Amino acid sequence: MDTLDRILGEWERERPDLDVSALAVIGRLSRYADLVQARLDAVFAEHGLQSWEFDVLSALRRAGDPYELTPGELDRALLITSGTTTHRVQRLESRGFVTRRRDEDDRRVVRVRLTVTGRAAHEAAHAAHADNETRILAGLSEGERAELLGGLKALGRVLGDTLPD
Amino acid sequence: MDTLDRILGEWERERPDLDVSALAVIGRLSRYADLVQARLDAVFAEHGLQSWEFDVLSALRRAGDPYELTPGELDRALLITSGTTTHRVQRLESRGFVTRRRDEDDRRVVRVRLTVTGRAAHEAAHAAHADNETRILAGLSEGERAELLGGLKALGRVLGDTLPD
DNA sequence: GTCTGATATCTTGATATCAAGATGTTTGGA
DNA sequence: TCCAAACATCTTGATATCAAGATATCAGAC
Repeated sequence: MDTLDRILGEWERERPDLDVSALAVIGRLSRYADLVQARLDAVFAEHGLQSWEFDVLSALRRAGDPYELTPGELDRALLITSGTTTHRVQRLESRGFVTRRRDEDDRRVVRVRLTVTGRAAHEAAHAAHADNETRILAGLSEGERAELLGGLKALGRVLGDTLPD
Repeated sequence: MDTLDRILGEWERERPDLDVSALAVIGRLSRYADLVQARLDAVFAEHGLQSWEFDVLSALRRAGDPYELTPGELDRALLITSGTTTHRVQRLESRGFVTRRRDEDDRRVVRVRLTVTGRAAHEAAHAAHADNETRILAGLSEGERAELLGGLKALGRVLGDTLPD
């Protein structure tokens, strides 16, 4: 018996005609994503970072040397709008974690680059974050974890999350 | 090949020492929760509702006749803070979807009740929403869907989402 | 009966986000 | 060459959210 079982039971009582089987899946998906996020946030906070700050630093770190992306690339990598990217980059710039400069060849473009300080901040948080993720899933059996991963991959497919190649 | 596969590949290139297997699960969980939410939002928008408005109306509808909850009960049902509840209820009250009144026996308590208008708005959106959820999952095979549900239930267990009884 | 602590709700101030549009730059065709 | 359309980024205004604290009410100990 969990939160969704209770909710499904309430619908069963109120609207026995409804098919709530999809809600059983989607309701859990969004609820557990929230609960997991709260656990991740707690570790980021211990390292003085917001979750969104870590996300931007991670995207730059993953890009590889010279740890540089454009705002547009950040928009697409992080699924956020351009205004949000502007705001995020400004905040990280004010903390000394990234630098911004115009591209010389195409002056519409900006290059956002991780600083040494930013890379260090990411590095410290990243280790704790990876541990945290591992710990969250540690209570799953091998089979349960494979089940969850397989189910999520299938969901990604139906949501259209596939890349060329 | 999907978005997470690409991200995992980037980490493999940059930090081959890291164990990214937990990220493969948790990254997909949060990404797909976001993608699903965007699809749900689109249908709510067709019915002139924000996702959070639908959530409040649903909680009240599920409560059963007389479709009434206190702000504190809404906090807990929706995993939001009390300030957010105040704001949500004000907005729904201004749209005529709920009424607020003091409890006579315990004057600290407020009773938020779904109006006939609010119930109708919920009803219309709910039918489309349920269809939408069913449609999103329609691309999954029977087995994939069972896999996803089983994996999510196990995750809920390790996240502590269990109720008494 | 009267405090004191607990409880329920609301207020305040800060901030992350988005949609829509403004600004500046490049590109391709006439 | 010049202009229009495409493009990249930033700005503006609105709003949903939270944390922390304020306010009002109740319950229990004495």
